[in-house]
Amino acid sequence: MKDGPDIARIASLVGDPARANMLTALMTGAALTASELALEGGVTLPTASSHLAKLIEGGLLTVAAQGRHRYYGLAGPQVASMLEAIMGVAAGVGPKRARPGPREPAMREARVCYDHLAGEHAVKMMDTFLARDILVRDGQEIRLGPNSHSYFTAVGIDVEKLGPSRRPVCRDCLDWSVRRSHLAGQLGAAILDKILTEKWARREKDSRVITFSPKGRQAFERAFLEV
Amino acid sequence: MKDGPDIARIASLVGDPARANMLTALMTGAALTASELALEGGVTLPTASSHLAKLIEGGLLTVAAQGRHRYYGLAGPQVASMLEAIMGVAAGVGPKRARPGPREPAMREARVCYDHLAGEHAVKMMDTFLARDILVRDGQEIRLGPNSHSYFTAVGIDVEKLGPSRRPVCRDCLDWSVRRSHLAGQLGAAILDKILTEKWARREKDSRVITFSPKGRQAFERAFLEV
DNA sequence: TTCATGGTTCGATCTCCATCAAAGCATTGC
DNA sequence: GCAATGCTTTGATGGAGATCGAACCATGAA
Repeated sequence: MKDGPDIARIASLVGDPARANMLTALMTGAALTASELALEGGVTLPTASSHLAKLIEGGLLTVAAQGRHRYYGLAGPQVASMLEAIMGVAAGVGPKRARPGPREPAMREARVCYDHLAGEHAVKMMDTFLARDILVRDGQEIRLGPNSHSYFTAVGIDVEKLGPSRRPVCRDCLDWSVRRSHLAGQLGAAILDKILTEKWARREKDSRVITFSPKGRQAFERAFLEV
Repeated sequence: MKDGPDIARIASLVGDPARANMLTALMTGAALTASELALEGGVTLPTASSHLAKLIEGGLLTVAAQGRHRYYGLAGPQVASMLEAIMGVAAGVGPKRARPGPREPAMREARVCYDHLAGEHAVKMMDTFLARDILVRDGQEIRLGPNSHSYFTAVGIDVEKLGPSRRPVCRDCLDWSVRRSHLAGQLGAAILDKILTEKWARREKDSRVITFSPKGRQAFERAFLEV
């Protein structure tokens, strides 16, 4: 016994519900403040602070102080990969789908992932963007592609306006339900924003579920999937 | 909050030292009895029994009764992948290599990962396959590449024979020691099988370590690294 | 049948840690 | 300077669960 690395130490960090929820929230790649994470974890600020300290001590999180805010983010892609692997097992062999959750199918179709769209629609959209050179993969990163400017102005999103900010314009985010990448970052947020302001879809109360109206779905598909 | 799969449930199962040690022991791919696992976990039989019941309930383990023995094994390759991913994080950010462990260097070089080869050799092999278009990366997935058929028949592995099964032929698995991908899936298992049946290497008893003989190493390199 | 072995269940104990209220720092803005 | 905001620390409380001895059940052997 006691051979490889100390996996119990890491796993037990993820094994607390509050911490797990915080980590899940950070899977977007965006860094969040302690207050936001407290909300995600469903605990008070002091409790969240204690959890965050442990996660940093354990090497799962990094923190960047900025004025009186402190932004917490995943320590790296490896941590995200691990979380994705755990989600895979949890979703697959999990509690026998004891309660599939009333909103489970709707969640798989479309949901909010912090501030951008996730689920089947989001993954399809990402595929389209990559196929049309609107976005291009550059190693680990996603960048605006040659066709991005003309396309996004046509759709009515001003890409120039997004910066400047430390938050990347594009970023990919691993979708737990579809198990492939979807678009996060400022651009992902802008697209979700457009979907909501155009009233193509609305957010279900107290949930991450996004519900499209019939007309809204058509408009969405025309704008983002058929290009 | 409380959106995706219940990762806290799974992670907390792995998060107990006794259970973590048991799971690590099962990474050899062999099924073990409750008594053996109690020893691995460093706990008494009743305690181990309780842990094992939880791991089964959680879907991480399966059990096969055989006479008055009960053999416990990992529930599947997905569980093994998850454990490797956790090991990756633990090895990277871990507690400063408390005790590197006597077999640590050998483990890094070559070891069993459930049913396929892991460690430096395995990562190099994966690199070779990708460089030679024997395998190709397709987004998140790994597929057989244009040169796969001719190559594997030359080496003496019948790729056609692997299917049909729900288990993917190729799959990548994050190597905790090298921190890069190696090959899992049916093909990965077939390759390990060949290495062992050809007696290029043998498994150390009660360990994940794989030891190559001098001749075996040459044969392995000729077959899988030099192509 | 009777004994031995492998495993589980029960019950009691005890330690660890998640939790929150209140107080303490630190940074920004006025 | 002073107040307000964001976050951490302290301290006290409570509960979950890991642990083991002893009793119990099942299978196989004599």
